[in-house]
Amino acid sequence: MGGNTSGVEDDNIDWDSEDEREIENFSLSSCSRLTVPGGEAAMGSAEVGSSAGCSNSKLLDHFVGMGFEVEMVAKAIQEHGEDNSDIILETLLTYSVLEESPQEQQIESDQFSSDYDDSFLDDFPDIDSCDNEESTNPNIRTLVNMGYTIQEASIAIERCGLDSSLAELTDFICAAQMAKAADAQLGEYDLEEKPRPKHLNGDCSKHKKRKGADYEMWKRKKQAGLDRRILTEDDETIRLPHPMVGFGVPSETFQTIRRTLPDTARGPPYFYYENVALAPKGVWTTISRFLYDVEPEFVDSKFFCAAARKRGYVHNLPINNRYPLLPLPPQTIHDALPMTRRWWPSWDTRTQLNCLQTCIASAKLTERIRKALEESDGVPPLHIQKYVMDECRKWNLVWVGRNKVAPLEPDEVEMLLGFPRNHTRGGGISRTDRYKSLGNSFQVDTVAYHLSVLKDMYPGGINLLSLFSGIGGAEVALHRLGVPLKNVVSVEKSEVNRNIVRSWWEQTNQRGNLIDFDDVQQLDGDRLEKLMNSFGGFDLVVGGSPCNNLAGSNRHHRDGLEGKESSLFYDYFRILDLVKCIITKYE
DNA sequence: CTTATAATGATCGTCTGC
DNA sequence: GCAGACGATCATTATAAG
Repeated sequence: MGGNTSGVEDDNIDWDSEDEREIENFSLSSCSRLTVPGGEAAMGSAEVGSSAGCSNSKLLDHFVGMGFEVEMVAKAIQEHGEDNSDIILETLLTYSVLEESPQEQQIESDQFSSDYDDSFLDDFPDIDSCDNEESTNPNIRTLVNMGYTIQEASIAIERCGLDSSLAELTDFICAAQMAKAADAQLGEYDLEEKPRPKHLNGDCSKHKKRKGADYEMWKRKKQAGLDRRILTEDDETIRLPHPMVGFGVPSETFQTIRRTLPDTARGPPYFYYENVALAPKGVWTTISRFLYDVEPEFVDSKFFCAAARKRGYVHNLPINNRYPLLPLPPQTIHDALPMTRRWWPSWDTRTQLNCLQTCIASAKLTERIRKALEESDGVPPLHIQKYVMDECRKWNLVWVGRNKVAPLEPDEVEMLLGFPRNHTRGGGISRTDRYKSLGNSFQVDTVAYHLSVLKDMYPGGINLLSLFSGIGGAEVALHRLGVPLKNVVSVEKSEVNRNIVRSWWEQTNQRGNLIDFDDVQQLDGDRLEKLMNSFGGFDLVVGGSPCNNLAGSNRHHRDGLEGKESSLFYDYFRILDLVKCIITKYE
């Protein structure tokens, strides 16, 4: 199945190559792009075949895409040769500063060049110095090759001790980065007032300028040419697309979108992160910034099934030639729940359900609704209709009899979310917990659509690291796609959920190994390294971290990404980054 | 029968985007 | 101005365990 996208169609894709260039440029600013002394930045070899072409023109495009004049770029390339892009960039920056009027220069040095300054130039001299001063400690070079700055590496070694393991060092740096990002969230320029970890105090002005510099650049680049941009002009809030179809849904196969990932984001390993789309302001900005500046894909599962589910996905998977699971699930309430058709009143115009949540309406409520409806013969008065409809929408009630509405059964929720029937049934789980586990889960068809590109890439199967596995939405999706699961490391706090996944694993006669843990915070570098050594690393890292501090339904602790549970996102990042580091180390 | 644990029901604002 | 959101708390009631 899968889109009719042949190679031929691929050719007519891209009139706005702006897109690609912009994001591509952006990737340059990422620290992990630091080239190894040998030369080329590590490129994901498995990444979608991006436009092959003369490297020279590519380089030219690359810098032009950044916003430099063509002539200027050509001149710089001529002067320094195409091999040294760092020097070319430096030259271009010098040119552009020289060209500006003093006034503009002032402004620009804050908003523009300083970003480049910090993200590009500051780091590179340090790398050089690495050779001279620090080469006594092999870890420092490894860290730098992993993409950390020399400052981060040397501070980490200083703090953790010369004989500390690589895992300890990367953990330390991750923690420092988190602290930094937390500060960044508090405001761009209030650093002087906020205490910050001592090790980041080295050069305040530098950090000040540097904060979010990469992201700023991305935003600017996107503003310049991206029609589909998701950042607004005046703030850093990510805007949700309308309709919420992400980079495409099965019903919309006519358009092919291309994207180029930042170098640091490229797989392997592939990663796939999920959370609620309608999070408080700034949350997705932060998530995206941590996850290697990959633009989130916002998708409403109403394009995949009969219920809405607005979610953001940050992933580095190819986005062309996706295909949906077959058979396509029913798209309307009537098709999904045919028994309701008979009782559905004409004045209930819903064709799809709202988001399936973790709680259901009480029996008392449906009883009140029944009574309200029985007061009138035939079509109820408008105010009753409105009352009933409001409650039906709020609680996702469906018609199961004359004047009788009811919440969905757990079996029905399972079906709507794309799980096999009885997936969460039995094994000692209560009805309430089924709703809870299901409400917190992926919509399988949606996720499978995104993961479908892996099928051809890994005919022999994959090793999966599944964080916050829940009831195994990712595992089910991959299985239904026919992607063999070789080794699955699943981390899930809830025991009933782990039992559900284990039980599914056995019932589906999986031939691989399922290893489960209960706490992401205990999954450290050492454990990961041992696991990865035993079967050769992970191909995919999936996770949807807790949303309860982000979700609108939460009246009590909607504390944002720093909330008690939702801050576990940082563990997703930490672990993903460790996996990337360990893979790099053994390559 | 007593106690522990689980399920149920009612109530609780806010922010975002249109 | 309105609809909508992978929710939490607390009191009450039901069921299980001892």
